[in-house]
This record gives sequence, structure tokens and C-alpha cells, in this order.
Amino acid sequence: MSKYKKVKLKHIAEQAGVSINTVSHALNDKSDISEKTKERIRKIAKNLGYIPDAVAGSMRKGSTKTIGVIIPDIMDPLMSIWVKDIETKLRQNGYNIFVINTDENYALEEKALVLALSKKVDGIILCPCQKDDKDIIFLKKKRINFVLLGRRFNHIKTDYVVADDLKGGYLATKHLLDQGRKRILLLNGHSYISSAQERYRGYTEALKEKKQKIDNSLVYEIANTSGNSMQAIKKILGKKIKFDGIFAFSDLMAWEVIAFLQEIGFKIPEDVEVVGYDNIQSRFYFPYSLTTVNYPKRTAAHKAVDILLKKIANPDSQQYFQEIIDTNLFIRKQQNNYDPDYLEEH
Amino acid sequence: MSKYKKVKLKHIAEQAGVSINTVSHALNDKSDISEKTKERIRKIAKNLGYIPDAVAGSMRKGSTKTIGVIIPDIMDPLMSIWVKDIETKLRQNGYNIFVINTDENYALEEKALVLALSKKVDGIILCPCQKDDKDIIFLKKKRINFVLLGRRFNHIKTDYVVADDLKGGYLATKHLLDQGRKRILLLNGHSYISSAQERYRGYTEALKEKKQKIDNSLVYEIANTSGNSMQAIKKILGKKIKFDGIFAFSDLMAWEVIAFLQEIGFKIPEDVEVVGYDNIQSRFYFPYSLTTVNYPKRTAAHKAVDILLKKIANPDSQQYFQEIIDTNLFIRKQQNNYDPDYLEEH
DNA sequence: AATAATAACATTAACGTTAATGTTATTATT
DNA sequence: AATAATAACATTAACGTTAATGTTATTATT
Repeated sequence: MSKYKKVKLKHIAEQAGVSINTVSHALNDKSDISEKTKERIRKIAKNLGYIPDAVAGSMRKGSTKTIGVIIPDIMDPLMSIWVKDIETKLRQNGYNIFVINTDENYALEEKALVLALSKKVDGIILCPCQKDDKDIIFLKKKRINFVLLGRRFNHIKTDYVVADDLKGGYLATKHLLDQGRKRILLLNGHSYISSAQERYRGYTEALKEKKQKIDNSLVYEIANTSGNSMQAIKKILGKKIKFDGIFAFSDLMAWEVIAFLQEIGFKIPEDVEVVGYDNIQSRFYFPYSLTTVNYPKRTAAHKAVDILLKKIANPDSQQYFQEIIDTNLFIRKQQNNYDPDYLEEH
Repeated sequence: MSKYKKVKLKHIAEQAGVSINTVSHALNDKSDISEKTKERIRKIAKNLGYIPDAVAGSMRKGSTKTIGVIIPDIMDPLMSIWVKDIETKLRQNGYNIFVINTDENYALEEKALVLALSKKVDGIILCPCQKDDKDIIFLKKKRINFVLLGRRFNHIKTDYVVADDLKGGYLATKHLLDQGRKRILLLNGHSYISSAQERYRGYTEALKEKKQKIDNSLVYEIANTSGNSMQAIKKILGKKIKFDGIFAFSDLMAWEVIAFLQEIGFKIPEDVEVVGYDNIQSRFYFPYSLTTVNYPKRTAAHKAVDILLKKIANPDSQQYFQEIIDTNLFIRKQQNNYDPDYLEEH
């Protein structure tokens, strides 16, 4: 890409009067080169502005020190928190990340995986869209090192790190019931997503416990992207379906419905009480108090990294690592003002 | 990374009874292989689950078809919009992206650049932290293909795409003045960031036009991360400095100060009117109306890609491409309710 | 003093692919 | 009918590095 002549090991070797291998070993601090020579070679390398060719190195070494991170949506704050934490943790371990978006699109997910494999990543952290599972089966068959994050498959044994969404769904619903709410709208993710499935189970369990019937006209499945929750609420209101509580799939959805309901005249939380999910703590995003299901997101990302590194270090192990991160309810007084607790959280 | 035996061109060649080169040419759809042979080889490749080794291919071809995207903060919505648009546009052109965060940290920026160059990216899109410029000079000297996005250097000639921040700063300040605001707080980014510099210039120009003196106790420079604008406001209030308008460096800052000021009893916009920057349109983030400086962010990202692709296609050209994207003021009635216009925008 | 061990290098081969040539049979050209 | 051109492959070399050996002088060991 550059007209500037590329500096290679060869050039350093010529200047130092040693072999290319000696330069390589010196720069990689191998033990079979004298400290004097190493120092001399390092200086020449620096002088010439040598930048190692990782592509060539990777080919020879058979490892890229790169992990593929494949996620549905980098613009979702939850995902960007994950990505940042994964990047930081992996960097500490000498790895880089290669992030690919799938837009919750299975075809793109397949392409993303092939791209990552083609780029010879040493492992993959994947939050699957779950519209299909062929690609996961393919990964297993190929014995690729991968860890699922945030979502898992019931019928495929893999490594994964997920939140305890069953408990999360139960706690959120129970909280609304305890507050005296009678008709709780579940604004859920699509049912092929495991976390949505489990939250639904938690929702039904809490209702059953209070001897309430499950009314499926109160259960909606939508994609977690901007505008959808508002559209859903519009539809529900259009059908004259009554509700006095909402359990939303994400803080983002919760936020959107609160804003929309307020706009059209509802009092929040008096008329409708809302519980979110994920406890996205960035002050930027949620200046208003929102009761939400909380879990250590950073821990989740770090555990996924730990598991992946373990698998890479021990490729012959048949062991599966499956982590279910505990969830709890983060109760905030729901009102239109700033949450002073945010600094203390986490 | 896998115990599963890797499928190489060699294996396809053996099964097809042709040479490795023929397989390579067939799969790359070169013209010197008969359609019949191509079809046969494609089938065998598919059967064996062949995934091309991009590392080996890149080494031989001298091109990775990957662009390094180096940005200060993937969690900033502006940046994640950019990244997504860049990814989409580059994908259409057969390129992938390699995203690296710098956390507005110059040392990390240098490392990110070396990493990208080491990984042999075909070009770089960079939003520099601007705490130093040595790395930019290095890129120029090495004749690396790169385009700056969002920020530029006054004293270094490079390709860039920036917003018209001078105009943006002027429009925002003028708007506040026109609304009768007398003491306008500039909550700016750090002055080594070009966009902050230019907005400051716009701010002063608008003040001068109205014959107002520039009061530097009203100008604050902070990093665009969560919590900082609140801290700044606290300090300012502590110093008993009065203000009735705020021009913030980002919608995020604007948002944070609005929430904080409301919390401590200010009426917005009656007591303090706030103007933001970037017009982050995601319904998720800003359910409340905010007047803000707007510009086509998508266009900016796309232009950066276009410029980079032009430079890659034409490496011998000495031409510089410098785009200043026009800014305008997006006026919204500032009130605590939902902005119904958001769907129509853009 | 003879042999073994080690330090500090050099040489060779290989990673998997593709560009640059080379070869041969077939077809086109005059 | 002789030659040129072309189609469809094969062979060879190269991308830049590092692992696996090889070599030689020096030092340690008995």
C-alpha cells in the first residue's frame, strides 16, 4: 500500500551483519541470542522503523493472536460495553479482537463466521442471532474454539456465559405484581432468542405464583431496535388492550416506552410502571430512574474471555464451561428526575 | 486451533486430480480454467467445507482487503454510527474493517496504528485524539493510505472529512443569543481537538457579532465521557458563576447537564437553555427534544470511505481530499416530552 | 588432556496461497 | 499444410516470517 520501501527483517540483518533468523530471534527475545546482539539489533530495527509483518508471522506460527467477536449490534450499549471489556481483557493477554456485526441476520452471521475463520482467528466470542443453529453445529464439528455470550442453545452443548434470565424475568414480574400491578405487558425479544425464552418462563412463573392466569395478548415479541417498542405500544393501545405494568426486554425498550407513554398522556409510574433489563449505567443514556434487572455485565464479558483462553490453552480438553451469571433487581424510585445513585453503583 | 484437519487447496486438488494452482484459479474464477472444471472444483470445495486461508492469501497478494478503523471510543454513539456505516459501505466494496479503540489516549493510538500496520491493513480511517501529532507525521512519511474523520490538523496536510464546526459553533451560539440568553456557557471538548477549537471560534464570532465580550470563565474544556459535564457544572455552580445558556460539545453532554440541572431544581429551558451537537437521532438515547447542531453523519462516514478507496485505487496520486460537511441547526422545542419528529428526520 | 556441554550464531525448510511462467493439445489463420 | 494463436491446464517461485536443525568456538567436566 505504500511507495515507501517496506523494512523487512532482511534489511535489519544486512545492516547488523547477521542472519535473518538471528534478527527474528533477537526481536522476539529468544534465549539463544546474546544480549549484546539483541540490543544492537533492536536499535537498528527502531532506527529503520521496522514494523513486524503479522500476516507472515501468523502464517508461520499458525496463530494470529486475534479473537473474532461476532455480535448482533454494535450500537446496542450492552454490546458496546461487552466489546470494550472483551477488548481490554484480551489486550492484557496479548490478543486483539476482530469485531463483526450481524444485524441479527443469520446470513450475515454465517458470513461473519466464515470471515473470522478465513482470517484465522484463534477463537470466537459469539452472541448468536439464533434464527438458525447450523453455523453453531458447524463450529462444533470443526472443533473451533468458541464461547457464546448472552445467549445459548438448549439442544446444543457449547461453552457459554449467560445471565440468569429465568430469575431475572421472575424478579421483574414479581416486583410489578408486588407493586399491585395486575396486567403486566411483556415486551419481549423474539422467542427464538434464549434469553427471551427464559425471561418469558420467569414471567409466567411469577404470575402462576400469584395465581394469575397468563394472558398471551399481553406478550409481545419485537426486535430490540429503535422504534419497535413504540410501534408495539401503538398496536396494543389500538387493540384497546389494558395494562398497568410493563416488563421490557431491555432498558432501551423501557426507556422508549416510558417516553412514548408520557408523550401521549400517561403518568409514569402512576398509570403504568415499567421495569427494564440490563441496567445500562451510562449516565448518558439513562438520566431517569428506571428499575431494572441487573447483573455484572463486565464479569460476564470477562468470564467469556477466561473460558475462551482456557480452551485455547487446552485444546484437547472435552470440558464445557457454562456460566450463568446471577441476576438481581435494581430497584429505583421511578420518577422523572436524575438518579443520584448511579455513581455508587457497580 | 482445531484438531479437525484443515482443508487446504491441496486436498481439493488431490480429489479433483488437478494441480493446486488450478484449484486456486478455479475458486477465484480466473479465465484460464474451463467452466466444467470450475464447477467440479467448486463442488468438491463445498463438500470438503473449504474455507480459504486469508492469511496466506494476503501474504502472497500483498493486500488484506481490510481497513483499520481507529477511534477514541466505541461507546460514544457518534462513533458507533460511524463504525457501522463505514463497515456497511466497505463491505459493499469487498473490504472488512478492523476496529481499534484508543480511549482518547495517545499512547494507545500509537499502538493501535502499529497494530493496524502490522496486520497489513490496506488503509486507515482515523479519528485522532490529537494530543500529539507524531503518529500522523509518521503515517504521512510512510505514505500510508489514511483519512482523518471528524478531526483534522491545521499544520499537517492530510485527507480528511470533518463537519463545519466553525459554522456549527456559530449557529448554536447565535441561536442561544437570539433566544435572549446573555451568559452562555461553552462546555467544550479539549482545545487540542480541532472540532473543539473551531466551535470555540464559532462561539466567539457569534458573541462578537452581538457585541458581547468573551468571558473565559464561561468556557470549559472537558472530555466527552460520562460524568464529566455534571462535574463541570458542579464546579461552575460552586464558583457562583451565572449562566442562562449552555452550548455543549455533544448531545451526550447536553443530555447529562439537562438531567443534572433539572435534578437540582433548575427549570429547563426557562432557567437555562441548552444546545447540543451531532443530533444523535437514535430514539433510544434521546427521548427528549434537544436543539442541536446537525450534519449528515452517514454522509461523513461514507465520504471518508470514498476518499480512502480512491487513494487505494490511485496510490501514486499526490492529491489531497478534504471535505467539510455542512452543519445546520436542528431546532426542537426544548421540553420534557417526546420528540415526534424523530421518525421524519434525516 | 580429552570429551561433553553450552553459547551464539547460521542454514534450511515450511506455513498456504497466488503470480509468473511453462507445456501441450486443439483450433484458427494464411 | 505449415504456422500462429489460444484454451486449459501444470510447474515453479515467491510473499516474510519462524521452527527445526546445523555449525563452530568456547567453556565446563572428569
